[in-house]
Amino acid sequence: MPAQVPSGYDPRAFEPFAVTVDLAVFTLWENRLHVLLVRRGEDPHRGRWALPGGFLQPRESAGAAARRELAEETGLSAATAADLHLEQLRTYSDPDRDPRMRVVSVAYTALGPGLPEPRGGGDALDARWVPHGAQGPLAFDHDAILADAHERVGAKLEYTCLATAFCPPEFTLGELRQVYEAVWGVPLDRPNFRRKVLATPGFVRPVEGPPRLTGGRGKPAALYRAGDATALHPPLLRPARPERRETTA
Amino acid sequence: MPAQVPSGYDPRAFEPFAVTVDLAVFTLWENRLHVLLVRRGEDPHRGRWALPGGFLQPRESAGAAARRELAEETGLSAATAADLHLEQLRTYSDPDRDPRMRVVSVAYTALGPGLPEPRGGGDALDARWVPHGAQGPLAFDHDAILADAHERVGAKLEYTCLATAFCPPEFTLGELRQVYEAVWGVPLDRPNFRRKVLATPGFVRPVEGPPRLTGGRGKPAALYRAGDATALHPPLLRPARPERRETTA
DNA sequence: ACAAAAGTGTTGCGCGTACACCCATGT
DNA sequence: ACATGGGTGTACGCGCAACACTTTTGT
Repeated sequence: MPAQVPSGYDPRAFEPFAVTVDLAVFTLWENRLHVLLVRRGEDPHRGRWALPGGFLQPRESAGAAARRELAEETGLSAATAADLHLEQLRTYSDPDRDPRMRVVSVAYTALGPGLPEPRGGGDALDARWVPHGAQGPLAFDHDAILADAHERVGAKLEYTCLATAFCPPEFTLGELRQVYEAVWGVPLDRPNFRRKVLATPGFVRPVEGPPRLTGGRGKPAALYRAGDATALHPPLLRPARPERRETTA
Repeated sequence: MPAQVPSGYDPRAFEPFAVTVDLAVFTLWENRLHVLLVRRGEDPHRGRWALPGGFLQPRESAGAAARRELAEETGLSAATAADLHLEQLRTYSDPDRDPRMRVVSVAYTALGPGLPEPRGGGDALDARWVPHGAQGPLAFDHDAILADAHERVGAKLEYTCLATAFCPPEFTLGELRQVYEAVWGVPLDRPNFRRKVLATPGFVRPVEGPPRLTGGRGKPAALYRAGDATALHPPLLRPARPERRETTA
């Protein structure tokens, strides 16, 4: 710790810390949750799949770095990248998480509607949407980061309006429901979901105009836009798993 | 960003980043929420109150640094500091948050039962428990960190068993309820709170033995210990306030 | 006697769940 | 005609807010 240093910081504090951002980018594609991965072109873990990310620039906040890397390393258009919902997840700082040097990484979670196929950019060999759960072991501690990100997204769907971030500007309630079903991995009751969403003020806002077909079949659905609310009161809890039993007999 | 570098990282990535931890330590004292603050002995902000914290050592994770600083800079005994519940909050990385150099800070939240008065240690002139809300403007961006920490703790009380971290090993349900009341700033209905807690499996575990007096008055209360559960299903929602704001930055 | 805090009982309403049912469109 | 998805209606039951009430201690 910095002890009796009259002015300035302890020089030992200036060990070569590198600061990076890592991104867990989720999207929905054909009703399945996908995550954006890049194939590393450099050692360590050359050829392994990893989360996109990179170093902070000298006068750049971690959030700004995350948005820049999102555009650069994935080849998504600047407009597409700017529309993504970006949120800090947590920071990973284990001394041995990078075998070569000390790297502290601030992880971010990004969400977006059905997105175009990315191209590898920067030092990545390739970039691809991979169905969540189908990815092999990732480089560094990225498996843990991805798991944390998925858990966080699932939890935030319960008590925030985050789900609209997965949807295009105009969407149907069926599409919104599929966000929940894809992330949580459970089917939801359609009528109840509809009522719950519409009963939450500011969650969605109806769009004037004709309905739209969704899956090519069925009755055309009314369109909605994201509202201005940010929190859900009361929350939309995921269905209780069968394992837990309550003793209220 | 690191572009075509055949091996090793881009040298520009090694800008002098310093990595620190900052701590928002809460406790309950006379039924009021208090925060641990230190008075800075060094510039910048010499003499101003601030959150305790310090630099990461070369081979130390942020969590380890947080626990070390907690003991060192506050003068709390090692045993006391080890008992505190410690949890990562988020990372603050604005390039201008420290006027002299680039400092990225990983903030932590710590909770503990009624704690002894701390002594200033390290480079702090003084260390003190300050009633939450009564602190003046803090150094750096610590006002924002403290506000985020308080919001996070309040939210986590709703859906986790975090409240027991504010209590000594053995506590009464009245003491547990005062945790909620102090953090949320609202009174709760005693009978309903009791039923809710006891109906949640694993939240608390009764202790064999005689009851204990709490405030010196009233009927002695049964004692409980923290259970092994970590999450609350269903959550214990705070009473509907007129309105609440969310800060997503 | 009174105050203060623990603990028990009871009632009513709201919301969530689980359905049944009709509507509109494509094949 | 049938499948598919959107949208409406409804009934049951749990959870919880809201009290009223008893018990046990200190002053």
